[in-house]
Amino acid sequence: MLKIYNTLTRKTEEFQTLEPKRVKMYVCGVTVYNDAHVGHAMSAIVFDIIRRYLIYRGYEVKFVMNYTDVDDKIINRAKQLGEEPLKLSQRYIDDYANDLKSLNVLPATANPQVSQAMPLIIKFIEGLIEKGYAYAAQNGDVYFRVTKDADYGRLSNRKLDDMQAGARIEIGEQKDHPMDFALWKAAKAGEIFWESPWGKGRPGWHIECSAMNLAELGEQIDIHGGGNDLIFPHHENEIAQTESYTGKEFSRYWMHNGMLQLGGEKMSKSLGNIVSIKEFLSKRSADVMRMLVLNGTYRAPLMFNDETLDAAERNIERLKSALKPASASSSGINADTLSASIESAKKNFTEAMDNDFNTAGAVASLFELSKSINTARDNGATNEQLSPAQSAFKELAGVLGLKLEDKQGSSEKDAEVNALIAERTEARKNKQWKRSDEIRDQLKEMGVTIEDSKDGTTWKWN
RNA sequence: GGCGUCGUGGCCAAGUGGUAAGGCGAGGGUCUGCAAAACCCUUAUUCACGGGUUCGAAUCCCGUCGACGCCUCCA
Repeated sequence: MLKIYNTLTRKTEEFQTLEPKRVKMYVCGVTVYNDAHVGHAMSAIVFDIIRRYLIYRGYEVKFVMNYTDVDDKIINRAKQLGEEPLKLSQRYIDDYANDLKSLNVLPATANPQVSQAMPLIIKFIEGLIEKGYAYAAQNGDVYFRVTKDADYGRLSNRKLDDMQAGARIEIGEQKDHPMDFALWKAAKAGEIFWESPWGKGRPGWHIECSAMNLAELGEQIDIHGGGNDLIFPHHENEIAQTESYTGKEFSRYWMHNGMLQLGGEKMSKSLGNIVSIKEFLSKRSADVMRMLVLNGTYRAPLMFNDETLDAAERNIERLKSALKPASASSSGINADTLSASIESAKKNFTEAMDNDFNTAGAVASLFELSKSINTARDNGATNEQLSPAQSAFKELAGVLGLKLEDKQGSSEKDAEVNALIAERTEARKNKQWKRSDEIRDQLKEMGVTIEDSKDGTTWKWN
C-alpha cells in the first residue's frame, strides 16, 4: 500500500486516486529567465522518481509541468538584453527542456505556457469576479479577495490575522485587504501586455497554474507538487483560486520537496549561490545528481557539497559493478541464493518506495542485490546465471531513473587507449612492470581507469 | 514573533513502541607483479539535552537548546 505525506493534512496518508489506476499530477515548473540550477534539478528529479514509481506500480500517469514565461523578472531581463520577452523565455524553455533531458527526466505529458493560456486565464478571472471572489481596482489590476475565502491559509496553516503584520502594499496598489493578491496586473508603459476586460495587462503569478491545471487535467487532480518554498503564497493562492472557482477540492495530495543546500543555505537565484545544471553536468554525470537526491529524503534539505557528491559518485560506480559480465572461465554455481536475493530486493524496494518514496531505502535494496550479484560472479556464476538478477537490478534502477551507463569517448580516443592497453599487455607479458605502470599512469592522466583480471584488461573513461 | 520540517557513528542517511538498514570514509584481510574493482571482517551498549508515560522508547507526551525553510520573487 502506497503512502504519501500530504502537506495539506501534514500526515502520511494512504494513496487513493480519483479514478482507479490513473493519476493526474501537476508540478510547478520554472520561471524562465536564466539558466536553471541544480536546485531545480533536484525538484525535477524528485517528481520524476515519483512519477516513474507510480508507473511501476501500474498507474497511468498524466504529468503536467508548466512554464512561467510571463513575469516581472523576464520582462526586466529582456529589457536588459534588449530582447523580446517571449523570445527570451522561449530560449530558456528550450534550454530547460534540454537540461531535463540530460538529467534523464521523462518528458511531461504536457508543458503549458502562460503566454498561450490568456483566454483561459481571463475566463477564470471573470468567473471569480462573478462569484464575488475577485474585484477589479481602479488602476486596472484585479485582486483575489482573501476574506471571501473562509479556508484561506489552510495549506500553509496560517491565519489571515497572523499574516497581516508582514503584509505590505506596494505604491499604486488598491487592495481591499493587505493579503489580497493580484490575478491580473495592469501593464506599465512599454511592457508586454494582453487585452482584457480590465484593460491592457498580464496575469498575476498564481492564476496561471489554476487555469492551466483546469485546462489540462480538469477540476480535480490527484497530486500537486513543487518545492516547499512554493507552499506560501503560490500554492495557497492556487487552492484559493481553484476551489473558489470550481467549488470542489482541488488536489487530493500536495507534495513538496525540500531545498538543496549549498554552504548551509538554500540555493536560490536571489541569494546568488548557484550552480547551474549545465555547469554541474560538465563535471559530473546525471546519475550522480540523481544519486545525491536518492540518498536523501525528498522532503528534507539536501546537502550539496564535494563530500556528498563524491559519495554519490562512488555509489554509482558501485551499482555499475553489478552489471559487469561473468568471468570467461566461470563454470557455474548453485544460483538459488541469487534467485532469492532478487525477490528480497524487489520486496524491500517496493516496501521502501511505498513508504512515501523512501528512496534511500530503495537504494539500499539495490546495494544488497548488487552485492549478491558480485558475490555470485566472484564465485563463478555464468552470464546465464547472472542475467535474471542483472535484469531485475536494471529494472529497479530504471524505476529510480538511473542509467548506469559508462561514459562514451570518441572512436579516435578509444583507438588511442586501446593501442596503449595493447602495449601495456605486451609489457606485462614480458614482466616489464615499470613500463606497464607508466602506461597505466599515462592512461590515468587521460581520464581512463583500467582493471586487470585473468580475462585481460578492461578500461573505461572516468 | 507566527507556521512548518528536523536534530541518529567522522560524513550522507533509513528506522516512528520491542531492542540501531544501507552507503561514503577509515583500519585489517582475500585476489593482484603492484594496483584498481569486487568480496570478507572491524568501525554507534546508543539515537541534541532534561523530565514523563510504558514490562519495554531513537520511536509517544511535556520542556529546553539548535538547524533549515516559509511568512517578499524563489524548485
